[in-house]
Amino acid sequence: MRKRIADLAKFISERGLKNTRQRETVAEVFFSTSGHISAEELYQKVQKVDPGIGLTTVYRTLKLLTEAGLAKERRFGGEPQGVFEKQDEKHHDHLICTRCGKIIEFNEPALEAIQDEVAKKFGFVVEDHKMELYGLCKSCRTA
Amino acid sequence: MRKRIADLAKFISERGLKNTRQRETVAEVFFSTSGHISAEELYQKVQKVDPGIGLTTVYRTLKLLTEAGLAKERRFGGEPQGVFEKQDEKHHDHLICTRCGKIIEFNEPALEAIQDEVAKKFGFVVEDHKMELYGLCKSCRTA
DNA sequence: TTATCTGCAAACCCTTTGCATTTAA
DNA sequence: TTAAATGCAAAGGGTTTGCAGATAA
Repeated sequence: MRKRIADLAKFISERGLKNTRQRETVAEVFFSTSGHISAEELYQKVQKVDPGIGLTTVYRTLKLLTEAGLAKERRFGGEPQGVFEKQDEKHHDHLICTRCGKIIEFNEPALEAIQDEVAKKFGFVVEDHKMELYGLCKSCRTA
Repeated sequence: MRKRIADLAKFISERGLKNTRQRETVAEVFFSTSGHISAEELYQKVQKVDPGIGLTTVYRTLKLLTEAGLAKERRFGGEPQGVFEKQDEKHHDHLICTRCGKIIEFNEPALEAIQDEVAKKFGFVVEDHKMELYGLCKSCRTA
């Protein structure tokens, strides 16, 4: 978290941008959440810290964070609304409950091996991958 | 294709819906295409067969096909636009070129095995999965 | 006959943009 | 001082909905 704020500050100064109060607040709130968050949800949280900050600024800051490699946008299922997650060193994938919407992150090294194999077959060089498993989570199954 | 049209007809009559000329045209054009197609693209193709059909009807028919289990909506990357693909018996995943946008479908049985393993770990029962590999395709790498 | 479908236009949702003002550097 | 950032409102893109007329059953 401390490191991420520093990374952002670096990114900002390197580009001749400005380190504003709003930017910092949005970034701090974003980094302090775990999992996935939509722009609207982040906006709600940010409002509690500083009610003057606009939704537009939240969008713009998320875009900035994405460009800085500190956030990543995702879209699950057919949802029109994008969600953002912190971009961390270790790659992970997602288990998504189709009933309650719960999302669990997991990491499975065996997947990395398979992806390289498949890619080779088609002459691709893989930069990234995404795997999503859809199903019923424990509590939804027993409920 | 013939079978899909029949499946749709069955779905329609079972629900007391009507088998209209527009519905049939949209479905036929959709089933005759391969890979992924957006509502707008499908609309363009449908126009050539019957210029009177509206975009709205294309959307509604795609929704109907999805409900009937004959189509599936997807969103690649952070794209706001959804695309539809035929829902076929054999599952497949996607290789997506980040430069030219080309999408290759592939099938890798080893993935099915891994997903079950992961799901078990978290008490999930998997119904479906989605794997997307992002990278550079052959021609984009050499270009 | 009558409930469903259609096409149009308008509404909708999420996101981005234009602009006048404010602010960091 | 001045280029960048802000917040608002308005525009944008993709999709859905309300409605009056058309149509399958």
